[in-house]
Amino acid sequence: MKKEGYYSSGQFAKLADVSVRTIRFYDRKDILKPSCVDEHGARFYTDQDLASLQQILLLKYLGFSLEEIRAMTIGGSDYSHLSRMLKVQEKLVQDRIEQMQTVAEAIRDTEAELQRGSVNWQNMLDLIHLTGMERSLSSQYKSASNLSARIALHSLYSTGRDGWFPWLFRQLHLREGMSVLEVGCGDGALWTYNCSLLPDNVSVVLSDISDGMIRDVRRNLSQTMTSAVLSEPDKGTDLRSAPVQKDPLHSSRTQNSSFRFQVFDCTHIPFPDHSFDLVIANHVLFYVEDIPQALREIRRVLKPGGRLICSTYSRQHMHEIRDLVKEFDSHIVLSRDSLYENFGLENGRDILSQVFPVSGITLRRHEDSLEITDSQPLVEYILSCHGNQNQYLVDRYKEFHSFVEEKVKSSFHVTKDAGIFECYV
Amino acid sequence: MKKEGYYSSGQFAKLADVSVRTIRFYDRKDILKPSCVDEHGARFYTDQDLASLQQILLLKYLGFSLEEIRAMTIGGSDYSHLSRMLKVQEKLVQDRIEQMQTVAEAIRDTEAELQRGSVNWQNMLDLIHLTGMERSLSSQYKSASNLSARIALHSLYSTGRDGWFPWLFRQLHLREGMSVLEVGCGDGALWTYNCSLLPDNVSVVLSDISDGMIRDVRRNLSQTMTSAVLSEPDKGTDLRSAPVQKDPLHSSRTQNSSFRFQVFDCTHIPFPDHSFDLVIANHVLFYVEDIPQALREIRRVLKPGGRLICSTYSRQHMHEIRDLVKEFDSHIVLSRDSLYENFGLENGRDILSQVFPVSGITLRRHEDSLEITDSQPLVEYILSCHGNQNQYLVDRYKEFHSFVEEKVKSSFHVTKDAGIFECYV
DNA sequence: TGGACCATGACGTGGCGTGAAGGTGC
DNA sequence: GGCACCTTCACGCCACGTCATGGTCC
Repeated sequence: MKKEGYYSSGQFAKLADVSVRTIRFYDRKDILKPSCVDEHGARFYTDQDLASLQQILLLKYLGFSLEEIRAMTIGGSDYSHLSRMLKVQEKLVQDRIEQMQTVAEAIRDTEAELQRGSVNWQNMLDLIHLTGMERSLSSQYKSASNLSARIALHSLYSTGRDGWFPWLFRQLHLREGMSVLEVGCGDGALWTYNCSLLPDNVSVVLSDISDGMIRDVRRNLSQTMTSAVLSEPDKGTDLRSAPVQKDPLHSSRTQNSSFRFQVFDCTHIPFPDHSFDLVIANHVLFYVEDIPQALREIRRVLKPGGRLICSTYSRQHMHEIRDLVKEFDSHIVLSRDSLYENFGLENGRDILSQVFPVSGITLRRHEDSLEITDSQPLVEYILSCHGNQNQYLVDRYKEFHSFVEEKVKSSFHVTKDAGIFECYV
Repeated sequence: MKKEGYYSSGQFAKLADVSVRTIRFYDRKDILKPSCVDEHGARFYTDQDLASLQQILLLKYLGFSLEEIRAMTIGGSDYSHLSRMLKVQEKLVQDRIEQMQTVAEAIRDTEAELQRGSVNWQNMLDLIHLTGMERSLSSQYKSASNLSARIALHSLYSTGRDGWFPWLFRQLHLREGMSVLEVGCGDGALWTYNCSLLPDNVSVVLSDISDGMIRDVRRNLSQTMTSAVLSEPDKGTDLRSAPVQKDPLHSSRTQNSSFRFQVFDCTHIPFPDHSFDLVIANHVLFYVEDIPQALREIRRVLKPGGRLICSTYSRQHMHEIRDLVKEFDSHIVLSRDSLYENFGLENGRDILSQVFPVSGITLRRHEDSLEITDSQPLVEYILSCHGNQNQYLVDRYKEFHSFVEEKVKSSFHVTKDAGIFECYV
């Protein structure tokens, strides 16, 4: 029983140069289901399945277990999804290459020391530990993949005239010669989106608590800026083994402005008092455990007359999506802790006024909403949330997909309610 | 029962950050035996064992099976051995990094094509196949590791005034403006040893049938020559998937002389007639299946008045080592096929005279011998041979080691009988 | 006498490989 | 009817993890 445009399991396996057994195994383990099965149980696969298989094989190549891969690769395979997945894959491979480069360097160091006389056993131990590390890679993939799913939803269906990052950038009112600190810079999207608008002579310090993020942002910024120069080529400072103590500091220049990258926790900012004209905290304060302490540190490093610009959202923000999944299965919560309760548009002014003079605090909202017309990006957005959705949806994926499809049929409206607080010292 | 200078299995495991179970497992599988076991069966390990464990873990990190690792890591752990192993490890990691870089590039290509419109499924397939490749890595490790064991023996115990490569280089009589081809360049040792002696304006083409070797030689030469510039940075030409057809051609410059690297079989030399003043075939002709065909090709590309310089050895060469292992176990043969029978100092003139005029053929011998005073390098040399020794020695390693030790006690003499034929067209 | 180590041995697990035995289509 | 191709069922292998049970030292 041949089918047009489909591959049989054997053909499919031969194409990808894996065994038929592997293909069947992936079916049984719900890692890669055939697009279609005939009445005798024969499996049939499409080109889309080939793309999924590519993803799976690459993740396997990078050392993930099939169980991890299964959790990672829930989701469709339309063009935009494919493109995003390829981007994430590239990042993963880059990470791995960098890791192996530190291994290579460590080997060279050990060998150099060996030439100079005796064996340095501590060195040898470091080498052993380097090869044993891979732990965090999985979570990094997840967050990268999730972030890109969230960005996709917003960029595809926003009704507002400009997106969050251009809007936010305008609110900064950057001027020549300013010195700026961003805490929780993430992947540095604020700067990659707006780098052409940067005034001269601005010096920016990008910081994040995660060393992986700092690595990413260095890569991203050096790619988007043609004239970028990485001035300190990473010699000897190992980001992994010394996350905070060594304060690994690297920089990158564009025309007259400069970027520096640094790993630290914003409750302990390693800069002297009165260092910055502007501190930015974009969607990050609600993650901080001791918010007042972070605010005090920020005020400390601000020059007199300097400003903090911090963004967050309200309870209304995207509540339609929360309601949607609750309707499908009331057990699901998309976010374990409601971040807007920690620091949201509703209570932000109160929290900020503990540290900043209340008269200097202004709230500005970003006018926007989503009109979603396709189910796939919405489904992926939902799967990318940090809640408990995956455990409930993993077995009912198809059912959930058609549920969402029904909801989205005649466009699905989603409220957006985010904004910034501007706080003068 | 505590021992000075030893680690217990638990301490040892904690040092290396692996489980005790793993340590015990490696003991049972003869992958890493403890240096010492007390009367209750408790295992004790030394710093040397730590070095061995490092090696094992790195190989594991690179994806080798424990069985492969066991075969690879027979051998001691004195300083020189350690140093050589680290060098080989670095090469392995570099290879892997380069492989991952081609994967990253393939991902970028696929994504770029995706942006331009449709999905290129062929591209996707190539990507899948890239991640599935790793096969040859194991054999490469072996050959690299073996080569360095052989070099070590010669460089440690040669009695001659200068080593093979300086001697060979002098025989070349290089002059300004010459154009030279080396077939079977291996890791390019001839040039890394002598690069300071290179006259101006010499153009050298280094070739080998193995793409891996060409990769190595490019690395080695670009490292030893400070002013080296790799002029074509590998863009798009994938050495792996297109070994010969595409003739991947790369070059590297030093002062006024230039090196080019090319993968081909010396029975089909992709150059026009009369291209070179000198062709070098150092210890390589005896591997060629159709030697007359190779010689005809070499003569074809030589200019009128040009020369071939080809080296080999005689039946006497290092025969004491062959005898040594035969005495230990008569089943062992260190070399499956006696290469000097294919093309040696004895029969070389006859073979060459089929293609080159016999009056233009001169034989010159290199005066040298070995006086070996330590057992370890000799044992490693023997283990590195291409014969069947490993299957016989793997279980009797300790016994063999003390056998060799006894032989070497008051120095062990080894005849060296190698040389070159110089052949004018 | 407890607790921190050490040992062996038996069984489990993930990611398949490798038959065995049988059905379907040309 | 032969052959290629598909299916499921069941066992095997590797590189350990995970008990269970017991011994030694302090």
